[in-house]
Amino acid sequence: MNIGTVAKRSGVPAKTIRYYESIGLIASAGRSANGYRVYTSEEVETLRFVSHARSLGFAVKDVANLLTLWRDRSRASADVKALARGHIAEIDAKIAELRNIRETLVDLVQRCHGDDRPDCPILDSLATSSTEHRT
Amino acid sequence: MNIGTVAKRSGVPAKTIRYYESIGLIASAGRSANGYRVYTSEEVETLRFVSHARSLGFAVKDVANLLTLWRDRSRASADVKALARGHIAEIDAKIAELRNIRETLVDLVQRCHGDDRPDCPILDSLATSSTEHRT
DNA sequence: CTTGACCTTCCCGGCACTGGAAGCCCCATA
DNA sequence: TATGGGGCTTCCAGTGCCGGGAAGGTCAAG
Repeated sequence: MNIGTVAKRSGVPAKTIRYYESIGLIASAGRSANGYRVYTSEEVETLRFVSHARSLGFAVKDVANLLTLWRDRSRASADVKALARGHIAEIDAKIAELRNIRETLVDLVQRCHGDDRPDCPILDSLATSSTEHRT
Repeated sequence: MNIGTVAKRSGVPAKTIRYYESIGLIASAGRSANGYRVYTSEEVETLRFVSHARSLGFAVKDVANLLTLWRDRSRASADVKALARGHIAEIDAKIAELRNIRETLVDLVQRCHGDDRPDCPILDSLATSSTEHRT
């Protein structure tokens, strides 16, 4: 299998596959006589795994850990769970942050009449207040 | 005023001030005889504005637009409002995405017993399913 | 034989900074 | 007066995660 086929089957663009190889997230692919990378269906599975993990927002480093755990038949599921829990915590923090920002913005937008006049509470607020959204 | 003082008063690190100057977000500062950047309190205000806008998650390009609008005495507040509304929409999209991810993860974590045994629905799911969270 | 689709490597750009190195400048203190 | 410690300058490089595109080799079909 060449890289293009793998890209289609795994959902990971060829460029990204080469990138993952370059940073050591996946092993170096074998090469055929002409220098092309050659893949087995096992590697497609690995890339699918990576793709899924990435789409759940795991950082590439976390994906590396997940891959290790995945391949380790004697792993403890507790380790995986801890990793996932940590990730949920990060996501919660991000959501909270975004919600705060959103609230502030909605408030400002509501107070801005939004017509031809230059008077604008949004700009006023940016200029003066400390945009304190409680953390 | 030297850059260090401005950094303290505006909350923007000196490195970042120089960076903002280099990308043209703020105007080039004046220089004193020894080559140091010299600032007025007006520039501190500008940097405060920038800092607030950034902390509300506006991209640097958006901040550039906001700065222009801020300085334009004849601006229409509708323009500002539109920019802010667009930003809220982006934030909403991000929150929705994160919530979907979170839901999936919470579900997986709940189904993982998380002990010494290797059996783990989280890894299983990453390996097989398409981690479809509805968009 | 040519075309076009594939593959290779390499380097750049983008986001928004941040760290660090090398080298001035200025002031206070021993 | 020497010295030490900040602060300032520039420039380069790295972060995370790729995507674009150039220059060139390869392969199957028409």
